[in-house]
Amino acid sequence: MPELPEVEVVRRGLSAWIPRREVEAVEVLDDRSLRRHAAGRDAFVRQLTGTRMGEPQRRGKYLWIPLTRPNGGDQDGALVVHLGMSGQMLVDTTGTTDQPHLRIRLLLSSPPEPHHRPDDVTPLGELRFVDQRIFGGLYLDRLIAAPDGAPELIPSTVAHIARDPLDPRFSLDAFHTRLRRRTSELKRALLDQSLISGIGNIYADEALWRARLHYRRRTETINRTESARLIDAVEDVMTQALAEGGTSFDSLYVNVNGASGYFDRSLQVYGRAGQPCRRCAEQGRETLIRREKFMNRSSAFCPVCQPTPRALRSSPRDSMGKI
DNA sequence: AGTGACTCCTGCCCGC
DNA sequence: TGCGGGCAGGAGTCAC
Repeated sequence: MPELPEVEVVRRGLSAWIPRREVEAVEVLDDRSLRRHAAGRDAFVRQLTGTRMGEPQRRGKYLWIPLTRPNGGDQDGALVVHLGMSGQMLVDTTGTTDQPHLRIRLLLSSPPEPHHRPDDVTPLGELRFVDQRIFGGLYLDRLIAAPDGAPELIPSTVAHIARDPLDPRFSLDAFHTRLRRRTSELKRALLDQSLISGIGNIYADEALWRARLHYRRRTETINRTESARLIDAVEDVMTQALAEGGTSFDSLYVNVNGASGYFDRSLQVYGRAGQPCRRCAEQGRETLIRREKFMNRSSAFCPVCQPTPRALRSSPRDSMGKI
């Protein structure tokens, strides 16, 4: 599932190809992928057609492409993309057969002379939104000033999303202060995109394992050292995933399959219930990764490396088998 | 404010 | 083999 690293791979792929191209035509094959565009399909097509695309931006799992009108300045707007569970943005320049779950197709012009890249020999191309489960979607939004006073512009519907750990303006101090003010559980907080963004179920579990913190620790008990350890772990796991995800696309074809490669090799807890904890094994202990139900999804963790908070020890959660 | 329930959706995997 | 149920999950909304 696309979390921050996978979305960043997509952003980089788009950045190499779409800036300065114009949207010549829009074809919507499935209206459900426009669920979040309140004005409806016809308005989406009308408003998007004829715009020129800028440099793709990202915050957390949200991606957007700033748009301008070449013939006269409209207000600042953007095409916002959320990949949801299974969304892909694919660049096609060779007339590839439509993918089974192709939902929206944008026909793009070549970038204008004289500034197009010398290696960019493809005059026309398509940008395709493919999405099996239709949890993702596209919509148009206006750009507003970032709420924290930074100079950047951000879609109005993304303004409530917190800065992500790879954002240069991300602040550990601010995160720690806000985390401590909460009265909740740690993983719940990590998944709250208005506190810290870009983290989903998989990287939450991976980062908690790396930081040796139990997912149900009370947020108000997390000390400064633990916060720093946690953020370091989040940054490390995302940076590593990003590096490995970078192998799944080339300069023209943006293959958004963040799952390939990384998932098999580098995950330590997610999908490993019942298998040995590798950190424990290094120290000569045999501990099995556990999986429990939490927030209507699953949580995987090492019961030894990530000690259960004292208050919870007498009432273990539902185990989800495999152990 | 925090939390649970519900919704959106498809495909896969399981048991019968 | 075929069918039905359960599961997976990001995020918005609503009720308590």
